[in-house]
Amino acid sequence: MKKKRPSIKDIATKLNVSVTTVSFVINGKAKEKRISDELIKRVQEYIKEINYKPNQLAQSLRTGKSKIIVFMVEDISNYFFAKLARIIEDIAYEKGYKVLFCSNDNKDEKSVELINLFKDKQVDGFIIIPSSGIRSTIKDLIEENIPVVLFDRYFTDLETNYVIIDNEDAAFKATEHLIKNGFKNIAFITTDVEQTQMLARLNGYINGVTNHDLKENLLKIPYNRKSSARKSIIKDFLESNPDLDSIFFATNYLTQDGLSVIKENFPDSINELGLITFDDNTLYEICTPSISAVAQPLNEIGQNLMDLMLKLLQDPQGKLPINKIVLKAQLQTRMSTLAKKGLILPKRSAIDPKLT
Amino acid sequence: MKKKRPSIKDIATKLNVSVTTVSFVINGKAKEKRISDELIKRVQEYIKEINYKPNQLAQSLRTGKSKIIVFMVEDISNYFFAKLARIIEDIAYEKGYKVLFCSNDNKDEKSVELINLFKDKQVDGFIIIPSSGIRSTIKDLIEENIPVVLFDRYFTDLETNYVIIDNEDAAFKATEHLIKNGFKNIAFITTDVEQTQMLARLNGYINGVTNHDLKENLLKIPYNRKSSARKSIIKDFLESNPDLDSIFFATNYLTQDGLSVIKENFPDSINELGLITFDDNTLYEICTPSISAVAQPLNEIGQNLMDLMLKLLQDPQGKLPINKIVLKAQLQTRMSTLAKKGLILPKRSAIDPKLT
DNA sequence: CTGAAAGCGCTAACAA
DNA sequence: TTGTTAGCGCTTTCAG
Repeated sequence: MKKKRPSIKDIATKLNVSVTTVSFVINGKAKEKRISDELIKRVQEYIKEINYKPNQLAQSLRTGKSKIIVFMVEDISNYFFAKLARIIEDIAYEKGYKVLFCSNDNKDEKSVELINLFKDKQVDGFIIIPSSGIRSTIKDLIEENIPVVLFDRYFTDLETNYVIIDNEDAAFKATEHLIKNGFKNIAFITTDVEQTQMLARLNGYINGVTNHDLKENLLKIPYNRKSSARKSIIKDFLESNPDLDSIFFATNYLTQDGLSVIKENFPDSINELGLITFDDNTLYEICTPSISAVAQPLNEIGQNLMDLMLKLLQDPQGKLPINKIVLKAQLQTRMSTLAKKGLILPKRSAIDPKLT
Repeated sequence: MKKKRPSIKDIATKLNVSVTTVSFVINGKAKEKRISDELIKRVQEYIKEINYKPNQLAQSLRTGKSKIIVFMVEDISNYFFAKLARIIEDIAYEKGYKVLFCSNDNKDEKSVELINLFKDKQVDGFIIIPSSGIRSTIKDLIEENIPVVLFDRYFTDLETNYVIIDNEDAAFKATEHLIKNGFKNIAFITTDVEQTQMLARLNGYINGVTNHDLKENLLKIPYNRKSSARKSIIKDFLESNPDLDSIFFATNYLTQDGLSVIKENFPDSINELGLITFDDNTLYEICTPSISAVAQPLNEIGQNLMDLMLKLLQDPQGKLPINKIVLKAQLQTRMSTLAKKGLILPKRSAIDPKLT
């Protein structure tokens, strides 16, 4: 049943020409090589007829190009990365590239393994959210002249192409937004890692509160804890800080944990606490209250990432200057930052009487 | 700078053995080929030393296997697909396969194009959510003996491997759940397509209500409308059906549209309407009220999908019997299906006084 | 036990 | 203007 795919050689034999001629026609070099129009047409017609498609594997082996780029993130199922993946995918396919996605769980070992795996597969380029310990692996990539662009975060001491957002500015503005709405005792719940983007967010928050002579209320949750562990840490924190009137979550999964803790343990507070989070989600709009968020400009990030990557891909000698792109995030203000009273320790069940 | 990767030949020359020997050692066929232990060790050590990695492209060209499987869904950024993607990814990598994700937007043309693209790339297998018009393309794949497994939906008149959930049963149970909680006027908001899974869900709902002598309230939203258009259709529907006391959304994005319409136009109803949706989302838990959902068993789906795919991949002759796997979904009952009063047309703003 | 050599399908330098 | 041919790096048959 399974008829072998025709090869370039089959075509050549059939048409009584050489493979070279066929190859030239296929690759559009016929004109350049001054092959007769008549022959070109004959070959092209035959190709159409049998619906010939070159074997890309062979092509890749020969040219060293695979037309594949890899997109490595922490977790492809995370809303932010999934959305971005889709944007990247669309641009890449349009340009004839395929995208291999992979998740590194922010683990160095896994990242390194994946990168090496893909190097063996001869992928053409890497778009990577680096975990903190793979500086040297990235460096190797660059030295081997393989296109790499980082995003979300980067290594301060390594000259690389990257696309990030101005996290500090965004966090600062979010903090100011809370302050402008009357909140005076703002908690910042973040994760205890040295990633550039998290540090920048922290700085933004700190600048925001100190600028207004307010107190810092910091909760750094150890990295790589499970959701349940994170929740209990948040719960303890809230219980021992009953004077808080608002919370700024530094990343999306902490928001989910936090909201869940509030709903469960401080149900009366959900409408009284100021709440804002990094990374938007369409569902925040339909929460009650709807949740304010710092929205990263997904389309812009994706577009810049791919623009850069495509440029690098086109550049044979790797002699392109390094590009460092910093984009602005956008504040999505919703109901959760308009409330007033602050944390309410549980006593009555006021929010949703029917549901007790 | 860019030093060429060592090839098998380099190793052979260096060690003064033939490439065959090296190849055998690499592929673990040394024993079988009765190569001396001493030689094996020597080769292995050298390979370690120079950190040799075979060129997978060449390997693929030779063996015809690329160790890549493609995972084609409607939209990789959709929560359900993204989560599943992650599960598939983990299993695949563990088994030495990479996964190429792609989104077909449920369009036939795009699907066909992608499939052909990947055939040229010699991918080893396809996991596909088929759009409705690609029956013949899938058939071709099967006839060419390329491993394919469908999921989420399938073609009733085509013998294929697939993994689906029992949509009818799940929808039936969700409907009964609403009825048991006192709802008598249940709307079913779905999309106007002939996909098997959507039809099954519709049937489940219809069986559910007719079983209890209740009235059907059907809203079929034309496919491929934008969110804003869908919302206005939903709004009209609710306005002209003020006697509704509950809504069953047939798929996740309709839920988002619907909730958004309710919040905007019928804010008093959010706690009074029974609400349930197909496809769970972690954020539903923290909505107010938390949203009940029919949860597809993601892990189980992913595991079954990959089990099947790996089996097909191992089966050289394609002589494996067809596998049709039907899994049960799970009802996640939350607050949204415990409420009582039903739709309230706007008059006062009771829910969230501070937010008006 | 080991090696020579053919060939997967394609590109491109070199010949003619 | 077209054809010959040498690889890309690997696997595997067949012969020692």
